[in-house]
Amino acid sequence: MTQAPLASRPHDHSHCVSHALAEAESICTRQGLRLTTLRKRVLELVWASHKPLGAYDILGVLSDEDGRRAAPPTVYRALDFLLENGLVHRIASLNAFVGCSHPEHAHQGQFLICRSCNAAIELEQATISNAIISSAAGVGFAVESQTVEVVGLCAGCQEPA
Amino acid sequence: MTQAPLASRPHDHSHCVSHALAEAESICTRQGLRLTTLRKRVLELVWASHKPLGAYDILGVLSDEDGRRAAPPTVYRALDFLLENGLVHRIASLNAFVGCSHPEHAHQGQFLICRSCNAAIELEQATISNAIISSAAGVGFAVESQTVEVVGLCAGCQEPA
DNA sequence: AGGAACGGGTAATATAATAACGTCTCGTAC
DNA sequence: GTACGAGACGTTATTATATTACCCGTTCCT
Repeated sequence: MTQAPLASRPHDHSHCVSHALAEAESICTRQGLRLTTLRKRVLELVWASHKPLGAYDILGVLSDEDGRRAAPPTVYRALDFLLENGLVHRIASLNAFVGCSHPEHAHQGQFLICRSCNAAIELEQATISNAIISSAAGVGFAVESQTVEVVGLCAGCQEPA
Repeated sequence: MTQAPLASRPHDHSHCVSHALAEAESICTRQGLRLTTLRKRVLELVWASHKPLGAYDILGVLSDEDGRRAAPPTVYRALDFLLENGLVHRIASLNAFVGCSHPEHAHQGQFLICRSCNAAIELEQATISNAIISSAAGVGFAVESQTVEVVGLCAGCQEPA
């Protein structure tokens, strides 16, 4: 078996965060996009762990750290920007958001979500998407976007208690 | 190409409904489950088309036909029953529910959702779920449940306007 | 008949997302 | 340097989706 992904192993997570932020800066600069303070902060919060984070969780943190009460549109607009530019993914089955591991190229992730530690592991397996595309083609359906969200136990959480 | 599925072609839909209801009756009888009037009515509404239906849409219809105002728990309880017993599926990306085409055996569907006509076509392709299971196994992840929801254009809706 | 389990009504609340509108800021043309 | 226009963000309100808690009546089992 290949090694378990970072998200399901202990690791120096500050590297993930700083790497993600640096990548985001570089992508935005290259594309003439404005990674404002707010957007950067939201991205940072989403990356605070590998667990998908709800919009209202983000809202809560922002409200706490400003004295003033952040409102939903503030967060949703930042998330929309990050989604549009491939910096985060939305997990439909959880109504939550997670940092994109490979923002440098456009893609839709496939997600393995651990029901024990809640970490979301992002995959990008052609075998999966090809199986979907060809099954769909078999009934004359033209695929435009795929949502693949899998729940189970990650490598770390399967260990005997 | 094999023939496009029923859901994306014109057909006598009353057959779908009556077949689904008959199947449901038979399954519930066999398993000692109570397919009450309410549950049956909700199932019928979900099957009213091949388009996934929101809980509050169902609620609206129930409210109209009773004079009195149905409340959310009424609908959600019926839906929970139908979900638990495999008679409907929930489409997470739409917050909506659709009748299960193959309730006779336990399974999780894979769905092709047409963005033009909104029909949801249920697949049950081993190639897809095996691709998921083996990709997951490759990173040590043990799959328990899968959500596969694909958006695109069904055969009928691809025809030249 | 007694009582547990289940189905369902009702009110309130929680959670997620969007609409509509105003103001400020930044980059650019002039 | 100033005026303009687009984009970013604040603010209030509203809509959409889902759950909690509590109660009552029926069914079914003994």
